[in-house]
Amino acid sequence: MAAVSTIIDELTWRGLIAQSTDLDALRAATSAGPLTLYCGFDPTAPSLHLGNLVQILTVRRFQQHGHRPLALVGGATGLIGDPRMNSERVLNPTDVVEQWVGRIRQQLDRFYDFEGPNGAVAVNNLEWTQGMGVLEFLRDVGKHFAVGTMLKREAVAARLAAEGISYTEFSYQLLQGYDYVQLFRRFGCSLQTGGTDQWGNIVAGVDLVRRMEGTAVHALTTPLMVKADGTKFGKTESGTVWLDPTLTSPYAFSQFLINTDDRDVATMLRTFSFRPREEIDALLAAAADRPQAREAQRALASELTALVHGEAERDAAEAAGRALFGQGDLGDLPAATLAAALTEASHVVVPAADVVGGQLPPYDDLLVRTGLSKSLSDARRTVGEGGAYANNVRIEDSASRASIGDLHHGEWLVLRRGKKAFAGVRVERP
RNA sequence: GGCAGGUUGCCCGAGUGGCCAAUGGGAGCGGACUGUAAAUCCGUCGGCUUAGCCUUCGAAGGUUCGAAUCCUUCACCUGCCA
Repeated sequence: MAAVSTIIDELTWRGLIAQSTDLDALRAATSAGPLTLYCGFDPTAPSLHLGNLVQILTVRRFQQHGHRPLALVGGATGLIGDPRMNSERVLNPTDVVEQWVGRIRQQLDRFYDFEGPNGAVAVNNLEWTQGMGVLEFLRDVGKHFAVGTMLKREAVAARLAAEGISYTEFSYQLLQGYDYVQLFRRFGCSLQTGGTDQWGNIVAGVDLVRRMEGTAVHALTTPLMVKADGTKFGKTESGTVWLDPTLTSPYAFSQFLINTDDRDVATMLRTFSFRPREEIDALLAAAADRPQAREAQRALASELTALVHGEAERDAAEAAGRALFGQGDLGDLPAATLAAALTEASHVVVPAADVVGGQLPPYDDLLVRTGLSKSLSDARRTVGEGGAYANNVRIEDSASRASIGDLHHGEWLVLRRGKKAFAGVRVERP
């Protein structure tokens, strides 16, 4: 390998290049000097999620190689909706979309450097879209699009074959294509990145820039993350893994990564980690050698949790994990550690009034209160299956109760469902 | 617009009057085995004041001692014809 590794070489060995317009031309362009690139995020939720992080960090890598990113949040495109394979989207109210734009814009702060000569620039496609008239749009932009080509796009074709598609969503591609034109004009942007699902939209933009500006610009997509077990990446049964700490706690975020399947950890590290290649190779060798140590998973979780939530939150999440999964007796943990771990995991407060005669409410009730069980029936079932534990001792009878004397440090009861779901019950003293 | 078929639990899909809270598979959950992994096996998988009761089979009515199952209307989906 050459002494100076280019961004394209780096992305290649990380397996982050799925499709591109002209890779040699792009390699030449990136080597020639700093270029401006963009990857847009539509405000379809109040937060970005782990899946988006693939794109975000790819852009971050470009910035680390001296290129300038445009942090585009789709205030306009988010109002229209990119066609999905399965069904028409429900339009979100404009004020909600506007609020989400702000939140997502803020989240990007963490990953891009907005200072310096190649500092990122925040943009919102509403800027050039909202003032545009229908006739102007149809004449200047619409004229360059062939419906035949648009119909071939995977999501559009799938929708036509099934339930159909509204004109609104069908038009989405024109908006995203026009974004590229605007960013080219305003910032000289010459590269757009995204997931493979965005290839159609991105190429539409490349075409439009060529038609309207007479310049060949670049496109690059990252591969779809596929997990070994076939399930969707970045999702758990309880839903999406969000970057917002109020939607997915740093503890949950960290645990999600620690639980990465052995078969997926190599891809995960290459995709997300900023460690040098030698370190990643060493971690993977360790994982192959001593899988039970879960070194690669821990390193992945540690690095990403710190990146997304900060080092303090990362440390707290790791301490919580060590406390809850440690072999020792929970009672031996210092009160502060236990309290922090349970607060991080999730906990519920039992008011003093609910403690009668030194007895807590029955276990089935507490399992529901902590959210470990979704109903009383569910709680009883779990206890019946032998899957519920209080202070690491199996609960035999769902109607039985813990007493004040059983509490750790006089106030904590640790409930557990199965192996991984913990919740703290903090009992108020009168 | 006409004709035919369909709409069942998280998903797929059995079930044509009582034995149906509803076969089976998948997902999920729990246990065993492990490494907070995977695979495998076993169990479980609407709710509750749980030997019982309540609410579910597109929606609303109706027939019946009794309906997911029969009838009527409505909504939506699929196919064929215009």
